[in-house]
Amino acid sequence: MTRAAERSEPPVLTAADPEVPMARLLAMAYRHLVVELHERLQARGWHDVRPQYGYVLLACRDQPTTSVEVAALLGVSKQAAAKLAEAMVGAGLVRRTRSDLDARARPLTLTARGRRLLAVVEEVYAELEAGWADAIGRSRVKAVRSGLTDVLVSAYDGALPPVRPI
Amino acid sequence: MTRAAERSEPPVLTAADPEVPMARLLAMAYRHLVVELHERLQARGWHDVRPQYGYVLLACRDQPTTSVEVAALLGVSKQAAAKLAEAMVGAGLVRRTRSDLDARARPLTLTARGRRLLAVVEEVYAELEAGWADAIGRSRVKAVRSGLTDVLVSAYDGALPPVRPI
DNA sequence: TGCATCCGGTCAACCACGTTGACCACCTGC
DNA sequence: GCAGGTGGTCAACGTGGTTGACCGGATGCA
Repeated sequence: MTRAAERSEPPVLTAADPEVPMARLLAMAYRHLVVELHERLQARGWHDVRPQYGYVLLACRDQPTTSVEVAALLGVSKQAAAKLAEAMVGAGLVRRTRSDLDARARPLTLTARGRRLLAVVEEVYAELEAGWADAIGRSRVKAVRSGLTDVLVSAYDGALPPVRPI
Repeated sequence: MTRAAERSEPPVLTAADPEVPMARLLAMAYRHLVVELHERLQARGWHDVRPQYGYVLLACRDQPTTSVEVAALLGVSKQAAAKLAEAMVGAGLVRRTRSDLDARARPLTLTARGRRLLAVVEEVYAELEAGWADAIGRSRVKAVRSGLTDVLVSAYDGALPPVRPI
């Protein structure tokens, strides 16, 4: 037993305690999801997957995506986005292509390996959200989702803000 | 108009769209709150306030808190926590004291300036949560809070997990 | 009581990941 | 056709974290 525990009871989370700031709940829940996701990816043999890969894979799924677009998505400088892209190219997840609309651009597209990882991520993701539904019920998960969505819609007028936490 | 916009419609967030991963919603909402909080602190003359200060101030409010406890709270090494504590001491927000229970420990307590900052943070925080209530209604904010809380309670058995995002 | 062990704190070296600034090549609109 | 804007790259650097080694006080047990 630690001194801290001797001095006071360990902090306990009780339902809807207004003392816990919303930001802390969001941070804890986010970290929980991301850590769990990457542990399960590792368990399935996907090592060296960085937290932000998922967002990039998702963006590349629908259309080729440039470094500048990745930068806007994550909320980082274009140089940082280029380094991330470089790492993902090195990991064989995406490939730099050429755009027929703009000779400067080197849009990223998924490789077969990238598509496989994306599929695994989506599978694990579905597991995690199913876990949430087991814990609090499908309707309350939906309430969390819709509440957060509408707050963001109202704050950013429908556009998606950058995704990278502080 | 950018090339990206020419290639496809800009992404738009629609209520409870299951395509947007929960982790992304959490990340965006967290970032939104933290950025907004620090902009408002800056507007009130509090510069150089780092995002994690708030959690440390909150921990120190109730009882003196050691670096090791800060490390556990944030989910970082004790050395990193010590550097953070050092910065907060330098900013005049906390003071290193001595424990009468353990001569090794240098627990942190709030200074008058730290208490003032904490009060401002709580005030701004209340504003932000009021903004959420304006956007989606008090009951839906409560639903988000209680949903996240219960997910975390179920995942960590009531103990608060580390707060620092990835 | 004495000793092995544990634990809070600190120092130092290092590194991951981001930043800013300068620059080139290409696109766009007047 | 040219000015300004934009995608991409190179290089230098800074912040904030890490690991590893260590000291000295606390703790538990023979």
